[in-house]
Amino acid sequence: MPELPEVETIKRALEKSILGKKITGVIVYEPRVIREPKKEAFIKGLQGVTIKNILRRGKLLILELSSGKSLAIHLKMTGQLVYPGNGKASRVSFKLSDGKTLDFNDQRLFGELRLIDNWHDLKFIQKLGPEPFALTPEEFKKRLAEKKTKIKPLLMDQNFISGIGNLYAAEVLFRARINPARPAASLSGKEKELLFKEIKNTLQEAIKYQGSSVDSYVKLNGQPGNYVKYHKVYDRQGKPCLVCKQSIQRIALGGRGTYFCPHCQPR
DNA sequence: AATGGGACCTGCGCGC
DNA sequence: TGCGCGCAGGTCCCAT
Repeated sequence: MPELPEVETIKRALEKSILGKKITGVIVYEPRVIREPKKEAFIKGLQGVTIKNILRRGKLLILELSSGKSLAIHLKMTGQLVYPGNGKASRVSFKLSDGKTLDFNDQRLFGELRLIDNWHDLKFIQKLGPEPFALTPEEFKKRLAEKKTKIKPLLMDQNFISGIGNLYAAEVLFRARINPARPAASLSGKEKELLFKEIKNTLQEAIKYQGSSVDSYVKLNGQPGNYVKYHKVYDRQGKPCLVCKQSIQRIALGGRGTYFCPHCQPR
C-alpha cells in the first residue's frame, strides 16, 4: 500500500543517495516482476547507464537514464526499494558504481519494473489524474462536479486524482468529516473545499513523517515510516474515535475495507 | 458512466 | 496442534 507519501519519501531518499550513479549490473531473482522488456533485454538495457533524474507521478517512481530510456517502478502492495541492499528477499538487485546495491523486494509480486523508451507513453501515465499538489481548489471542485460515484472510491481513482489509496482516502475523509459513502455530487461547496484542503494537509503531514508503515512499507534505508501513530481511523475498527470516543467502524465500499466514525462522519 | 467481479500474488489470522 | 480457507489491496480487464 505505498501511496503518494510513501513513494515521495522513497523518491527523495533516492535523489540523495543514487542520483548520478551508474548501474554496473542487474541480478534478476524473480523475472515475473519485470513487465517489459524480457529479462535479458532488461538487464542489457540497464547495464552501464547513469541515473540522470528521479521523478514521481502518482504512486509511480521513474528513473530517467543516460540512455534516454526510463526505469518505471510501481511498488503496488508490498514492493520495497532498499539501499544499500542487504540481499535479503530481493527480487531484483541493481549493482551501482559505488559498490552498493539497490534492492527491489516484493513479497507478493504485484510490483512492476519497466524499462521503456518514453515513460510519457505509458497507458498508466496517460490516464493518470492530476497531482494533488498541482491542483487548485477550483479545479478540484470542477472535477468533482459531474461525478456520480461515492466519494471514497472516487478519491482512490487514480484517473480522478493521483496518489491517494485506501489508507489516505480514509484519513482524509475523517478529517473533512465526510462519510465515505456519500455521493460525490452531494457534497456542498464548503465540503468540497474542506476536502481538498485536508487532502493536501494529510498528504503533506504524512510526507513529513515519512509515510505509514502498515504491512510492508519501509523507507529506502529499510526503516519504517512514522505516520501510523497519527492515523485517526485506518485500521482502528472498534477503537474509540479520537474526537468523540465512539467506536470506529469498518465497512466494505467498492470491495475495499473502509474505516470511519459514524458520529463524526454522518450520512 | 458506473459498478462489480476476477485476476494477479503470498502471508497471515481465524475457525474448527 | 494443524490445516484450510478467506482476506488484504493497486491496477487492469471484462461484463453488465
